[in-house]
Amino acid sequence: MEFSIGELARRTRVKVPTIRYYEQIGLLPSPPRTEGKQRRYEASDASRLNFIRHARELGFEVDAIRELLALSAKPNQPCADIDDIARRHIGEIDQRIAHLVSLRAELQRTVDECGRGRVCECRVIETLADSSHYHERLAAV
Amino acid sequence: MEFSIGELARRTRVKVPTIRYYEQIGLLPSPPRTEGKQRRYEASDASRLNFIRHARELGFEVDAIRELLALSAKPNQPCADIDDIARRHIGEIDQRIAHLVSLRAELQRTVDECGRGRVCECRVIETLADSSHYHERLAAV
DNA sequence: TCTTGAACCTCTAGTGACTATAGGGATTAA
DNA sequence: TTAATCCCTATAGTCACTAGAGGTTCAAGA
Repeated sequence: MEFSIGELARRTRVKVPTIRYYEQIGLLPSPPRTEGKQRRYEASDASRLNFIRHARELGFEVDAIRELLALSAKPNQPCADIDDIARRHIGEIDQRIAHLVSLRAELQRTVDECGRGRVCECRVIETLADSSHYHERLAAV
Repeated sequence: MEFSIGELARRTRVKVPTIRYYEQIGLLPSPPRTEGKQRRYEASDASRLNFIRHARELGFEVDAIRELLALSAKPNQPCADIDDIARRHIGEIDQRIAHLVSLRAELQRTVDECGRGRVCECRVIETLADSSHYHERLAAV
């Protein structure tokens, strides 16, 4: 019935140190221990951790996951809050995509214009050195 | 002619602590100081920092910028190396975009299916709880 | 029952690229 | 001269882990 941290790691594809880290930051509850102080988990822990893993894979930050977990624990509440978190997240992803697309275009243009000559005429260097170019900070990209 | 770190920050839109950090990691040279130990910069420092800022905005990592700076200091070398760095970087950007686009699609599908009912039947929560979903780790997104 | 070796434990420190804070000293304009 | 603003160093914090040291426990085979 109960299983070790290594078995939990195998079942969820989350690394052992990461599981301990999640416990430390309160994303996973502290499980019971054996007499030798080793953690023992049960099926519900694997479900919760799968939820966390999947949310991380979708790019949710730990704080957002905390919110989602808290909300999912109240099954009779309206789910509008959950929807909002997800929508907000989609908005963030859209911004990152837009930023990356424009960066890519500029790099491509730059590489295209570089005739594989010498550095003194290389467009990559020129483009980078030109302070008139402006992009938002890379914060979340 | 010479100016303070605050003035350099204004000219380059790079924050003061970031400038000091760049000096610490060797991306910017240590400038001369006043008798009171305050840093004094000149125009060429602003150019170099603009180069760095722009490269960061384009998503280059600090190590790649170090390479670019080293290459640009040898103006008679062929620029094939620089071109390679930029091309490698475009490949990485393409991967990030592709990943984000697929994440977005899954989130959007999920949100669309959520009828704004109750948490117990929310598709967002169900999707996250479903361990059968698989994505690559988010490492570089 | 004993032994072996894999798996487990805690604790600390490191990653990248900054950002924030504390507790001071320097410079500049009125 | 005084006040406001800027600057200094040093340390610690951010995020979400990852790595390592040094020691303990567990499960399986002999």
